Amino acid sequence: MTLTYSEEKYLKAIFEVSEAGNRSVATNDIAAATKTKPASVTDMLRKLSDKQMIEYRKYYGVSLTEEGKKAALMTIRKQRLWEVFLVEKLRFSWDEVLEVANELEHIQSPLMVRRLDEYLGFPKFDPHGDPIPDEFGDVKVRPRLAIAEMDVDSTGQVVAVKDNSPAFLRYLDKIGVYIGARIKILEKVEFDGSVEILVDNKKTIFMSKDMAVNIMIMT
Amino acid sequence: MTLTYSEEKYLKAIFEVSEAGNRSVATNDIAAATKTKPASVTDMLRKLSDKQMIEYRKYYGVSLTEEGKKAALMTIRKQRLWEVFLVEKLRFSWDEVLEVANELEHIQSPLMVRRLDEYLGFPKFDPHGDPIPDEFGDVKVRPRLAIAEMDVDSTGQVVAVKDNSPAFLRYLDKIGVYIGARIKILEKVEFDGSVEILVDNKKTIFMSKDMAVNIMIMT
DNA sequence: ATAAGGATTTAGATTAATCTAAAAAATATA
DNA sequence: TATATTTTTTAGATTAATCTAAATCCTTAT
Repeated sequence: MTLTYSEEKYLKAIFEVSEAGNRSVATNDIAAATKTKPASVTDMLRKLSDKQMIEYRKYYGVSLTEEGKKAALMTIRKQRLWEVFLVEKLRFSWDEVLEVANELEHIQSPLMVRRLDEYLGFPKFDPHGDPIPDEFGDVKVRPRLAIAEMDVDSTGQVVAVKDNSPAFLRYLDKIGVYIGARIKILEKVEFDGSVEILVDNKKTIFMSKDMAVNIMIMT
Repeated sequence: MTLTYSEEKYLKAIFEVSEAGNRSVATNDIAAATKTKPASVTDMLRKLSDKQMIEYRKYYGVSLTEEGKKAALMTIRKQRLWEVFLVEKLRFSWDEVLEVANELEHIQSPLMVRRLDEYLGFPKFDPHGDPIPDEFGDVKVRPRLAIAEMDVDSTGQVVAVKDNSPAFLRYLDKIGVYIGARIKILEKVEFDGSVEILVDNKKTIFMSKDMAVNIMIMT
């Protein structure tokens, strides 16, 4: 089954929205994720349904079929491999990769993807800590917790961020938080959910709840 | 001026056709180069003319403006840099790169192109021996001659091939001709233009005129 | 239980890139 | 040079992806 550039974008968006919340995904959420209008989404849903990529009941949202999920995972695999390439080989910073990777992910060449994976040393995680599906669509899961969910005095290592917006990533750079940093929770403020943490045993930083829910830790 | 994927393809095609022959390029030749129909070409010519990328007089063919030529050279630059990447880093053979490079060349990111160039060590020629324009569109020219144009007993080094079709490239691989090979003309057959050559001072091969006009030598 | 409000779909257009078939222009040939 | 052939353009459609505005369906709060 061959998919257009747009169909790939929608399948990936549906997968990502369904990862975040429930299995059944709303039209409005897909529209937000793809930066299109709900009416455009409905059109595309019919097409994807015809191609057996999604389970679609009018007015009741969609879920991916096995085939649709596989396709979404392959697009995500390509996106994340290219992100690793851009950061490790072309010295992009982690806030610069998303836009370009979102174009590169649609290049069609199974041989290129396999060779790229091999060339990069079969990485398991992208620069934001998200897992890279293997060629069968299998992903390595790491049990992880947002900083906001951790107890005082508990420790761990930053393994991922939930928000990949350049603004957020640049701020993390600035305060010295990166994938792999070791952190310890020093204090949690009940009132507003903000936290104080120790980074790499040397730097104390204070962050709002908004930040603390977007930084993922493996303990 | 921002160009669509298709506009880039047409500009590149016009450039390549004009390189091969005259400055004024025919609608039919563009159609052949882009694998579209002449009617589609005419439509696109109007668009490119509106964008000041070409000089277009109905029924009299087209030529690129300075801006159009610059755009074509930038696309060619990207194509050839990606070809180097695919061959040198991902171990593609020279007959496998064209298709993928023709997709990659449309990725928009000046930063990526600059970094890719740097990462590859600022290569001046692609795997087929064709020059890679620099960021200003300047190309390094090498004086070169087709094997068919060389005299008996003259020697030189293979620097490029004119035909990039997989069939041709695979055949060259098979008979041991590659970019950089040293050759000597042993004999030229008047009747049909075929030649006998010595490759790397050790292997004698015979080739038809069709081959001999497509292999370029620097003496 | 129903009316209001929000979400979703449908209807009807638009834009870009392509096509086929027919018309028009340029070129080649007898 | 007049006609035949080839090339190019125009006219009119088609397909994919999108949009706005209007209609329809679902949910929720009174």
